[in-house]
Amino acid sequence: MSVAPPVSEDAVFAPVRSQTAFEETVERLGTAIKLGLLAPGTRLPAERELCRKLGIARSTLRQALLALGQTGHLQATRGRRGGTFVADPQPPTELPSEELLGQWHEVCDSRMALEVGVAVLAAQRADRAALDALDALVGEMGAQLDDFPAYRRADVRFHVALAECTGSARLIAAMTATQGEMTALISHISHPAAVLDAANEQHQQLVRAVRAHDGPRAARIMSEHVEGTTHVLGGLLPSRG
Amino acid sequence: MSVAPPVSEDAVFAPVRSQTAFEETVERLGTAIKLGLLAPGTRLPAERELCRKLGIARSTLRQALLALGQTGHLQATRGRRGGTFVADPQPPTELPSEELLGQWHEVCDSRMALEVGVAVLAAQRADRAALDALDALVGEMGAQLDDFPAYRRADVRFHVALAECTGSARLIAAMTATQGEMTALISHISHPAAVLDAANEQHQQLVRAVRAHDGPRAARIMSEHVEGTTHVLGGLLPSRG
DNA sequence: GGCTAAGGACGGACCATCACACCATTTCCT
DNA sequence: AGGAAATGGTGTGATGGTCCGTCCTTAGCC
Repeated sequence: MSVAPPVSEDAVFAPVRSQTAFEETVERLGTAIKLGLLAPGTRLPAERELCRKLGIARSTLRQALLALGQTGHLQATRGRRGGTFVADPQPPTELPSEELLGQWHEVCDSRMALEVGVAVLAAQRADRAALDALDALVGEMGAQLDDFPAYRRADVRFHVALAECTGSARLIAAMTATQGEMTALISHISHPAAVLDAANEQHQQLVRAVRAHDGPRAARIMSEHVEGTTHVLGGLLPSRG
Repeated sequence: MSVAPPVSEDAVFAPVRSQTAFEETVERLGTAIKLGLLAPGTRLPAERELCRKLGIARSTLRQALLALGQTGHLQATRGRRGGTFVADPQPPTELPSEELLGQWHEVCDSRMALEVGVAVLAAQRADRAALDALDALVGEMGAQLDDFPAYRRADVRFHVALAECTGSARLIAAMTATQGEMTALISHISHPAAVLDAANEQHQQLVRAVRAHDGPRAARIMSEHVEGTTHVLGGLLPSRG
């Protein structure tokens, strides 16, 4: 009955990093803005309402809004018709942090796990309206092969919409976080139209598989899709093996 | 070019919950103990060393150790050969919290995403030693069909070992966390030997697919495996639809 | 002019966390 | 026997994040 003791305890005793409410708020709102989920010009809910939705104190929320204002992502106006708005235009995207660059392989692995699983669940659950929305996004990407920022915004919406097909808040949140990390990694490397076209072809095949409720096929297509991005990154990122 | 605005902003403005270092430490160590990753009798690193590994102050770590001691999961002895030990025997497992019961569907969805993705990556990367360890765990489970706690411990080690095949610390951590939630949900429902046998048959087929580097097949088997657990839960849990 | 809704600013209270020093207990070594 | 060493146990003060309440400022609307 040789009891296997293979589980390494490194994972158990790895550093714990507790995020403060301030940090997590900056992360959440900043990611949504950088991904285009909150389009430039969008008005955020009033501070007194937003802090209630986020479950934090108004002063804490204001710290986050101030930070995002100083980086140029938000802009506030006072007065009766005032509010906090997503800046238009947005500041130029900064280079990915050294920390994120060092983790790019882990990011791609996490993404692989999330996207493939989401594809399986979406194939089980997507309704017609959601499928039509996905098709529309595929069309939008196809028309933006020469404008990477625009293509990428539709790409993000596509993958988040796929997560929304699962109906799981956790998966939606995980997808937005993952897409935020991916955007930081890929926004400063070149994307020839041919590469985007090939990727979008996979999007289209994926929607077909999802529409046919063919989970295994959706999983296969998605894994190849993610692998494509990973290989592109591996080749073009500042070399780290 | 009809710009699609389908992404609901509910996810962006959902409550942020910041975990304190104390809470996260209790969660980490408690999960590892309850899953059997830290076997009864195991000696934890000395406080002064462990707090360094975890990146927290010793007083904070002591709060967590004290809490786990009061719930009967840990036991400390003083003196030169002393230390903090995983209690033997462990206290009886408590019933799942109302909060977790309300989220059981989300837990299963997250698990589906994680496990299927991990299966795909493991099929690409598992080496022979890891595969043999997985086979050993399948054998161990097969010999424990009538002792659910023992079966479950091997089951957890199996799924964590699969995550270790990916080499991704994030995925290993996510797998342990997910298995912890699953254990809390399933440890108080009945598990006929026939059900466990069928599940273990899937384990065996999964290892075969991984050994053959057949990612799509591994994904399909894993999705069916997770779905099986989900259906069992859906049928036996206090009904919530 | 006054009301209203929004952002902006301040101060006090609470608590988690940290760093540090020291105490108590047990075992090992000389 | 006695000291060194390694461990858990205790206490104190400082720091900083978070909350709550209050008030100020701005700008549009009636």
